[in-house]
Amino acid sequence: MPSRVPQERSRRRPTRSGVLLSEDLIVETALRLIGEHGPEALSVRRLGAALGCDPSALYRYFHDTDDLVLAIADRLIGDAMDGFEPGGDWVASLRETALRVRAGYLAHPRAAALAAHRVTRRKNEIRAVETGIGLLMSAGFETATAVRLYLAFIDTVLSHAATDAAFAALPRQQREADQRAWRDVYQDLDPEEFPALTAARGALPGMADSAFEDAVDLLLEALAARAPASRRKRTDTARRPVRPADRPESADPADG
Amino acid sequence: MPSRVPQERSRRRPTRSGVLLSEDLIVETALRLIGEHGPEALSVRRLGAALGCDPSALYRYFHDTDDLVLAIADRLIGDAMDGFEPGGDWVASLRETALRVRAGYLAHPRAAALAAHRVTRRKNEIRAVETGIGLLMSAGFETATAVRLYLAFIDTVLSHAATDAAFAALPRQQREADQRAWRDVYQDLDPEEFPALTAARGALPGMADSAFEDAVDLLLEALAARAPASRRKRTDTARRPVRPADRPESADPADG
DNA sequence: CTCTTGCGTCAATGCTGTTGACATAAGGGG
DNA sequence: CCCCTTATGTCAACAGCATTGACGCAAGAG
Repeated sequence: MPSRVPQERSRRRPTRSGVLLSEDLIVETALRLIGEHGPEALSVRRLGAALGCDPSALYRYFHDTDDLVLAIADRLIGDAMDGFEPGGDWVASLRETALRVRAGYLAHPRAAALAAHRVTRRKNEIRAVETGIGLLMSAGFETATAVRLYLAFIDTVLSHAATDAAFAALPRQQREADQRAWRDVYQDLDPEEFPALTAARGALPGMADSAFEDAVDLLLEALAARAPASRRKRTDTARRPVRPADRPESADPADG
Repeated sequence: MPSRVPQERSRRRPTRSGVLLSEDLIVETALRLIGEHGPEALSVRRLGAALGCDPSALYRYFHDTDDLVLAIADRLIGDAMDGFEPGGDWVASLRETALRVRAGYLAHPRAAALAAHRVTRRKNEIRAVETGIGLLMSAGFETATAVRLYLAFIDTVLSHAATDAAFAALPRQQREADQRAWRDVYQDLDPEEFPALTAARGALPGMADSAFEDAVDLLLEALAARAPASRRKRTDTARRPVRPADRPESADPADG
């Protein structure tokens, strides 16, 4: 079977039930399906039924289900970062990125659980990586360092967001049981064996909260401390955080 | 069908091929299967074949496959932290905790990926929390702060480890495609639209690596900077908590 | 020795992703 | 305007998945 996934479609044909398929429509329907009935509700057959087409029609739009999952993941990124413009303060911009990603994941917790750990290699992700690395380069980090630190940053953000989303996707009963555990199970321990827990008894219910913001703030503190350039707000460059030509220091051999 | 999973078995019968089934044997065989033939090799049918019994016999021991996965994960936790003793250097101890957790997860990625976002309130976890909070309190943090910061630390460790495990648990094809993406797709971009990515072109394949150690180190740096007690180096421990900003790769020889 | 019943086995159900063959209509070329 | 190419929706089939009800053997109690 030759290339079932063409890029442009001129000869669009309505399905038996009258629907005009499109990549966007499929992704949106998949998101709705997952949101309503959980990630395990996403199957080619069910998606076909929800769209009103034969399941195999989807293979005209996506190479396989993984391809579809990546499209969903990229859509989440796009929605989360929609309208974001990096400002002059790179720390503040990274912080907003983190908060946006988390909010976007929490808006579709069950889809996020499916998509969180993938590299989508699609346009929305590429744009986000461009912005993030650009921010770190504007902070004065040398390119290779900027790449490594961006990876540490975005992986922390993504994996924390995934954790929060996975928790939010739990059925209410189980979620509340998890929270209660910190009150109940951990409150009645032998002080001899568990001195620290006993001393911290009153603060333990806080373990049920999300550590997302604390973790991000700690990470940004460390990044700011390592940054060559001052973290001071820049007055001039509002839109483009960095251009290859006028980066503060370093001659870059990679630039032809 | 009444309770297919009794706790004690007195009437054990050998399988057609002569094997005496047990919960432990099943868990061990499952781990061996995953280790030898990759994460996707774990299915009820294959496990039955590897054990020399009918697949359905497993349902006498585990309620369903998820139950089996949890049993596997429970063993992982115990194995990972087995023999750990916190030392005098709280930063080094937290660092070792992080590395142990990650190693334990990576040893059996599929089980880890499935169980990572769940909190087992079992003995091993309780001991780990006790140790961790105790370490932060020994650093001079006030108890409530110690609890919050420990949460930020352990959540970062767990969610990063989950990310790494999820990646390792991907089918080989998808895993390699994800890695290739940083080489291929990200190499051929419009320099006008993506200046930072273009400048960082040569360093992008590094995005396929794990950010685990970088993230943990950044977090520990921030914790050390916030610690009330002096973070001056202790004479007895060799491991330095803070690493230089631009180390090439983690080639850390064994401790002692 | 007999009887109960735990437990391994068999067969069947209804999912899943995927694909090769087929039918049909869209839309460009003459 | 009509024909022809071919993109695209449909159908049927395959292999593999988890799960379960019925069945029967044999282990161990009495």
